[in-house]
Amino acid sequence: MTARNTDTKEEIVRIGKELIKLYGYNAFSYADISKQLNIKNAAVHYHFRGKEDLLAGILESYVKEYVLLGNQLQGSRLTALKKLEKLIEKYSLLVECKSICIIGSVAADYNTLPESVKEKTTLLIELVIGMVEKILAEGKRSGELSFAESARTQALLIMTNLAAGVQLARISGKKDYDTIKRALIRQLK
Amino acid sequence: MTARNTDTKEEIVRIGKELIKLYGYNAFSYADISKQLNIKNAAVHYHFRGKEDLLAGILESYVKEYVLLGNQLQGSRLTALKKLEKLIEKYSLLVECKSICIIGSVAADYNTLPESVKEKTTLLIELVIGMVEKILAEGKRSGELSFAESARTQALLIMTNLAAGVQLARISGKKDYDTIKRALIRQLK
DNA sequence: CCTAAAACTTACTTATTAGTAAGTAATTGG
DNA sequence: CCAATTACTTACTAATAAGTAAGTTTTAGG
Repeated sequence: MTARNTDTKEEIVRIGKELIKLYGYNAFSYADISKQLNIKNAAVHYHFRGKEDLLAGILESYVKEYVLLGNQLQGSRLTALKKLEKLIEKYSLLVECKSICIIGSVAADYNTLPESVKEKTTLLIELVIGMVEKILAEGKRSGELSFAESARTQALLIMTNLAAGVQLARISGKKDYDTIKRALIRQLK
Repeated sequence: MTARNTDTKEEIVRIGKELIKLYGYNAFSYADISKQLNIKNAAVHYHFRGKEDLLAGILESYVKEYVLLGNQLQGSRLTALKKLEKLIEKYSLLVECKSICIIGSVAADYNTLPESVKEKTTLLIELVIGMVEKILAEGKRSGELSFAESARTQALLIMTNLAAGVQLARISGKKDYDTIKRALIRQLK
């Protein structure tokens, strides 16, 4: 009767990504997703057998997203600082919609996650940290950026500032996040 | 028949604090607590009518804990750096038992929390940030510490490094956390 | 010693959760 | 046009969640 959707699976992942950043893995249900898509609970189970499979799908989607971002930045002619600002803007968007970074969300629920997905989160983190590390190393080599620590250490410092910064913003507002954001950019110049 | 416990309420809070740091607010139940204390589910409800009352109790306990720590540090003759190292050690303990900072835990679940406790978390954050800010300001005034940013901004940077640092450690191990920890201490000297 | 309050237990309820089995409608390739 | 596959719905189950009402035991104070 009605037209059938060919991309329900991607829609489920899209909504799953939103929900996990808004509420966390343990605080969203298949019902939350199915309601938004006007489908039944079991339809979600058709595309993702269990919740851990959905989480795996969500994490894989983030890996793709960050690989794409990494390639885009790498391929661009932007300065290292501009590249970092692009990443920072991504986090600012999270603040705007009261979401937090996927890594922080997964970290909070980590001890309750099925083993099957734990290593996927390690992969995702390494990807993001590695991307920032690369940009920082380039910027340092070219003399554009200056910082005392190694690129790896500096990447860890920046990413933890951002990840916890968006968490902070959720509770005490975006003022503190903006302070952190400005300090980060100032530090690198 | 058996001897009755006079401090069950405090025990509930103690276990609640452990569970919330290990699994998060939405991933522990009254049953998890009652099992550990060998009491029944309803006994927990006797001491804390609802889960939000328990969360309020947990947060109040943290406020007390940090007020106490703040007073201890303030009253001591430790250098500013030593004071900060005391705080950093507190976070290192979290890493050791696969826990995360209460603030990060609450931040992740924030959008699912009852309104009645949201402002309590704001209070707790302000308390912790304020404590660090004070130590930093003192250290700067006495010439012991040096940093470019304002004490407030530097406190935000340090606390976000620590909070997200312990989250990171949970996923990719303590190596990255230790790197952050050393960088923080180095930066201030 | 007796009474009342405190600290529970027993025995529920209601809601929500993930998950499943079986059936149905639509689409596609042959 | 037919058969198989895809994408679902219907109608469940079992487990777990928070929460409650009513009764019981323990303890402390007068």
